Amino acid sequence: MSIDTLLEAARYLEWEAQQHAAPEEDQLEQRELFAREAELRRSEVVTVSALTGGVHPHPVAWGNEPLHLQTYHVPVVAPPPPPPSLRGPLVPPVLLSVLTPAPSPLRPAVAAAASIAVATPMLNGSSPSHHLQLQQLPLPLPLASASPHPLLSSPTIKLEPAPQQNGAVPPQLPQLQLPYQAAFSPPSGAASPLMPPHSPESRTNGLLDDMRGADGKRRPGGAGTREVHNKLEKNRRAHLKECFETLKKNVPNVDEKKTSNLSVLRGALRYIQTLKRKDKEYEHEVERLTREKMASQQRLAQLKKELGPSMDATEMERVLRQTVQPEDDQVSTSTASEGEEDLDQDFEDEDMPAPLLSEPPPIAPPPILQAHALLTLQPAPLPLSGVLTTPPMGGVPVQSQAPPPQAIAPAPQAIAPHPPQPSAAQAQPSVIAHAAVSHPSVIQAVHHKHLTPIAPSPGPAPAAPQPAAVAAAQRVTVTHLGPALYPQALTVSQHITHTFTHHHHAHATPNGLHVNGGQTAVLAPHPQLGGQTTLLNPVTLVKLT
DNA sequence: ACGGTTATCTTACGTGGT
DNA sequence: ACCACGTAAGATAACCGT
Repeated sequence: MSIDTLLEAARYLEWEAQQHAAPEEDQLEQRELFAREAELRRSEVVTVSALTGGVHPHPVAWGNEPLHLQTYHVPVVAPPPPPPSLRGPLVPPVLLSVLTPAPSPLRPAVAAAASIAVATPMLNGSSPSHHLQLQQLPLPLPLASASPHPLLSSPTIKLEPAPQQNGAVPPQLPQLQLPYQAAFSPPSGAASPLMPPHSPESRTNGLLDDMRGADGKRRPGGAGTREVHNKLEKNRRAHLKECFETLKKNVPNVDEKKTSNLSVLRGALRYIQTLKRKDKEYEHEVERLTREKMASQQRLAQLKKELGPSMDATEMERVLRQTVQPEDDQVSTSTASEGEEDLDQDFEDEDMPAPLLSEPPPIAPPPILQAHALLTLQPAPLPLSGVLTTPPMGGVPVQSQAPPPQAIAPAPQAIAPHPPQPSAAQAQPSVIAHAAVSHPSVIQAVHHKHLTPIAPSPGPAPAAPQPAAVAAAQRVTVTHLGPALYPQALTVSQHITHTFTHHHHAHATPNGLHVNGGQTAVLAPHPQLGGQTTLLNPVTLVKLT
């Protein structure tokens, strides 16, 4: 059994796992094809298939659970790009060979032969991406000195202490070199640069020593040849064992002591599948966020086009102050956060297309003239009692209040109906517009303001401002995340600031949309990215407290 | 529950063929 | 150098009698 066979076995397991979702006819057909192709390798493949044909004596449970990448030390952030020839998915090099494109089970030998050429240079330390691989998987690697059989480990495994790059790496982490002659050694006779020529346990040298008698001459007869052959075979098996050990250490949630080689292969297979699934999820998320950003930019452009010529900064400020909270706020609030919740569960099917969860419903913008007339006819906005400041017209960056991080995500109780304060009774309901609805909502919100008072919940509009809305409008906190993350300074009052909050989704983090000279800010918190908050553009959060 | 027996699995080895 | 086959040994699970 060689590494090719191991890879083939893993590929077969992966292929067979994929057939569970395929129609049964296709399964039968492909099984026959595979059986014909693997006829010559029947003994090994049949062993694997018999053990995986629905019977899993040692099921690896972690593969069915949602993968937490931080647990597996798989970096979410893209590492420095490897050389183009070695660029590929973020998987261990040992597993990279299995993930080569078109893993057709019908050509296992070819695929394995091609894959080992990719995988092995990354292991023997000759590739520039070697350090990258160790950083991606800071798992302990076997020490040659720990092997109880020097003959088995030393000739083929050379371990060198890795240079310390950061304090997080354990000092005992070695750099692994696998100068296995079978895979990437120079022709026989030429000393491999990775194998010290003086090594007494070099496969060839040690064997030559055994082949010679006390006088240094080779023993006659076939006994010496047989011994050499046995020793070579022994070394080969030792190398195979080391390969399994390395694979085992690079596959998470595999018991390092009580795991057979078959279990390691299956665990690696599940690991590969999980990484593939996560990769697809992230791709879909990137696409979704890209679409969201483009839609926001389009709305922004339309808004500027419609409002720009007819409204100066002062009128813009009125819009900011007079916008009323739209009734459809609850609908548009559930954009990104709901989708992310679903993503964690719906992507069990790898081929499932990315749901367009965040695509806001198309809202036909009302005639701008009507909206503008309403705005201009409604002067005398009441000042907000909160922190939302109105800087001078000279474009001075807003003086933002920097709340603690938890204040960025408004809790549902933060907007719960408060007892109306005395000042709130006099204050007109202020503008709370959702970012996702953008410009049309602003217009609609303004329209609502003059037709019906604020109605934070669906239903008939009351005749007077509801306490919740009044209270919510009293305190507005502007959280400006721009300067810390982006070089551009942002202004709020000169343009339109959409303020929003979540009413129903306590887990959701608000999206902010800030218009500033064509800049669009989208705050897209994404729990699948390790709790990171994705900032596509400068962000200004306006939070109700 | 405990100990003995048997079955099964896993690994390592030697050997011969390609 | 790789592979397949047969074999042996150790470990573990399953079974059974006490």
